[in-house]
Amino acid sequence: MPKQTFLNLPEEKRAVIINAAVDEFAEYGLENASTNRIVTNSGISKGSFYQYFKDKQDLFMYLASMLEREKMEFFQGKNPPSLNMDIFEYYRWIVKTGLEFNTTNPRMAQAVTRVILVEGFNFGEYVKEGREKTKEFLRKMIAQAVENGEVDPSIDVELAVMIMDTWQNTITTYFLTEGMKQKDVMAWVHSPQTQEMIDKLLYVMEYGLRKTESEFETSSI
Amino acid sequence: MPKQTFLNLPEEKRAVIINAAVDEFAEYGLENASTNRIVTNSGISKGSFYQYFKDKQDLFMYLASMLEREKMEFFQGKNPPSLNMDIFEYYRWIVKTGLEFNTTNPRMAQAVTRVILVEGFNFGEYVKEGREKTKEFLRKMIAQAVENGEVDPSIDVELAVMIMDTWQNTITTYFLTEGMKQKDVMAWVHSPQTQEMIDKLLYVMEYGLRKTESEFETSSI
DNA sequence: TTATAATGTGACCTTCCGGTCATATGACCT
DNA sequence: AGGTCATATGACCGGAAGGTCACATTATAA
Repeated sequence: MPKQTFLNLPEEKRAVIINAAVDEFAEYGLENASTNRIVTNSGISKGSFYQYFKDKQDLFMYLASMLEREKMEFFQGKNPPSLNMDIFEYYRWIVKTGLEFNTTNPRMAQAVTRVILVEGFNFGEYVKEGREKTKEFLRKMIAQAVENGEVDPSIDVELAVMIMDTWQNTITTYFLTEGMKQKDVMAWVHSPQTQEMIDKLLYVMEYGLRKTESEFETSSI
Repeated sequence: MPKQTFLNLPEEKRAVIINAAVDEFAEYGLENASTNRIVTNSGISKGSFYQYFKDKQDLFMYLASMLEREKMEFFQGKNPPSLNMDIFEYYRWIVKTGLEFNTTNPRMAQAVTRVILVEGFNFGEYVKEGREKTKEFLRKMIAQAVENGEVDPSIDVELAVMIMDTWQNTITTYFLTEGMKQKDVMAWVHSPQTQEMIDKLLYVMEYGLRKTESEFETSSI
């Protein structure tokens, strides 16, 4: 986390630094990001940078925590959508709301997501914890769904977690790379075509998961 | 592609270089791979390296082409499994045979796959062509399946391609990372538990894709 | 005004990178 | 033997990286 010196800075100056960092991480990831370029592009000196942050990973962690906090606030502002949703409606709502959040600050979401999902294996406990938290959340959600009879009890919970996690990541990265090419990301994400595509993807997943394993054994076309 | 000087080398020496390169790429990817480390670990001098290859990308392309050739030979040696398979049986066979091939040289498969799937966006036409070829193959396979009545005609072909492609990549990377932790990769991949897991994953996909879109609209639990 | 503390600065350090090249080595031919 | 030519070598180059530090500047307090 950044040192006090950074937090004492006027907001405007902080924003300039953050923007430069976001651009750098979005373009080069964490490992290949250059502190030299960040200081040049934000108009501060090298020495100042190291008075604000321990190193570039420290800066990245700060970005990630900012995004996480904003995301939580965003989700809290959207709650609750409906009380009697089944697991798949709920999951679809999470995925879509997550996408919507990403459009509010796509560059930053792109930077953080890129590092976590693509370079993720290398960077310590923070990332692992976050991914494990997501999976734990899915696990509980699925267990609840089994209890409610929305999903066949014979389903392999870990498998369902893997599937949901994979699609969440696939959709997120797809929209972050594809969305950046659009003139108006927000409009593009909210367009009927885009929404329909997400629906279709998740429907395919949903129908696969609803099916019982016993049906797998006996069915044939 | 490597220069003649490399091809003139005794096989043993070539193997040492290839092994060092595979280790390097598997560990660091292409962008962060170090030619210095490669030459040190293979016991040749820097100058020799540049007499064998144009640069490290040249070396990587050689590895990739080796793997591609071996893979094609492997698949040809396994054909044909059955004549009257439907699309999903066929796809499952492809995925499983691909995994089996990867266990024959996991380190190399890991190195190449890592670069192509993870760093892939940056590296030129070769990678893009390969991925496009895979998708084109899936596209034709799905079109054929629609014609045969194995998949609902109202399905979105591009969507089905994306789904199949995603799962192929997910399964491949999962098994390359998870498999490397095992004592005996081959045994692990062939174990009933592992095979069952792949089956379940692909069954979920299969049942999602079989379902017609019209059924999506009307059904509810 | 002067003393003290906090912040800003960029030249400089080491390390590693990809890549070059003059030179050394040795196999093969006449 | 001498001569030729492919191959092998590692010191060396320019550049960029992350990181440090003595010093300059500015803000605060007395």
